[in-house]
Amino acid sequence: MVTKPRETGFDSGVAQTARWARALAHPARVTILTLLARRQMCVCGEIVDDLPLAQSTVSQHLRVLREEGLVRGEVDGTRSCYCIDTDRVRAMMEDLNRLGATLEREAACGC
Amino acid sequence: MVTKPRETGFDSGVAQTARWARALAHPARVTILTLLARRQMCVCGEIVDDLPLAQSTVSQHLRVLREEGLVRGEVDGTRSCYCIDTDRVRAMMEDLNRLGATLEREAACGC
DNA sequence: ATTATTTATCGTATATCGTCGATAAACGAT
DNA sequence: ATCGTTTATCGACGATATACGATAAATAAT
Repeated sequence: MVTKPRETGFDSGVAQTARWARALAHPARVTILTLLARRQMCVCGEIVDDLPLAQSTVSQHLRVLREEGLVRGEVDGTRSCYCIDTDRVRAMMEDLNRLGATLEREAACGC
Repeated sequence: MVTKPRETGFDSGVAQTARWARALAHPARVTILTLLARRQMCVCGEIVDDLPLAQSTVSQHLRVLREEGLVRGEVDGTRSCYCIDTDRVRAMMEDLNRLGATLEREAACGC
């Protein structure tokens, strides 16, 4: 858990990458993002019906995604409408891919 | 935290993606991977010198990476030699990119 | 043999996560 | 105005994660 990692002393880019990863580090959040991508419309409470979790728990996960900017929420009457922030998702993927490229660049040593 | 997420009820592919992300969800682990990629040799305790963390803490992070298969360790005398498992890293990146493609496929709704 | 070095593990403390139920706030409908 | 619906937040709990120091085990060096 994740005792809040001491980001002090780490490269800020690395810290950002870790934050992206953290946002994806729960199957519920990955599922939510996938759901929002699949459905054209900004689904709101339907997400709850598609997850094996309580409403309040889903709301928490949505908050995490919102705080990381991957999702935007908008109030529409009594319901909340969420959608993916494509730009942010793209930025995240670029970041993760940059890491991936770095890691794959050098072949593993012989050990 | 991370109370162990109830992977029950989630798609197994999604759960794997979340596990990958979890392995990257700490700046120390991202840094360790980057270090191992940069240096040709399998660095061992030098990692400790490059991180603002105690030796035991670094060892813990290495264990997480090892358990997720991203890193392999080998004992060489009194020291441990770590290196990246390129195949696993590649598998991880493919998985994350698959998610990214899914998320970017559909444009965000208007909200 | 003794000592120094290196590293994994154990024990522990603390913080955060994940989860739920209950509640409050906001709105629509009657 | 009242009731039902929807959702965010609060409070509480147990489970994990993160962090450190201390220790044990293995090896290297003297």
